[in-house]
Amino acid sequence: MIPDWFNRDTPTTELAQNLIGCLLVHESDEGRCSGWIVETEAYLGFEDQASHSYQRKQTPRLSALYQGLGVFYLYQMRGHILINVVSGYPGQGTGVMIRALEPYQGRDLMAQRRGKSGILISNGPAKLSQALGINMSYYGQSVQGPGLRIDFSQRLSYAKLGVGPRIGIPNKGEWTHKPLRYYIEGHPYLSK
DNA sequence: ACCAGGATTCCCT
DNA sequence: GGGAATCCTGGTG
Repeated sequence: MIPDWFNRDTPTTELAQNLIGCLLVHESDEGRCSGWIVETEAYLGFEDQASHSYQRKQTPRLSALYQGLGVFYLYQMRGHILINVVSGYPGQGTGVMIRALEPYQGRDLMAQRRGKSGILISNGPAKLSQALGINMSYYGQSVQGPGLRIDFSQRLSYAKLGVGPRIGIPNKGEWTHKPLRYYIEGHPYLSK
């Protein structure tokens, strides 16, 4: 089931907050892995200097970011994969980056893929991709797809939502400091 | 064809 | 806290 708040009119900032506590699931031939989303960042499109769609930039690599709400925009950086959920209307270029997970199902497999244990399994955007076993085949695919998907039917409850500046984007003027990062206050699996 | 530049991670001091 | 690893994309000549 898709919750009411998961629609194209929901502001990206609001979507980023609502995704906290949802479950990200990957079904593969190795088994099912999943984790609770505990940290996200909003990227606001044309005006946002840190967004890949800043100033309406369009390249083949960005196509999924312009597809509108409900698909994954995967981005490769230095051999790592970063996961985003596209928001808004087609052509808008906005999305939410998933920065950290608390492992839920398939913890052993996730630890094995990472070669690490504890918080090092998924306390970072590329770490969680590796832990889940994500590859670029999910680029532009629906978040309700059979492989990689968001499960809205269960939710991690938490006491307090934290807000702060996004990570890893220096020299972007006011956009470096805007409070567009959301997280579960005090959660052990937060990135950085 | 070449080169600079990352929405990162890891390891070292 | 700092720097190297590493690799793909896109802009430029």
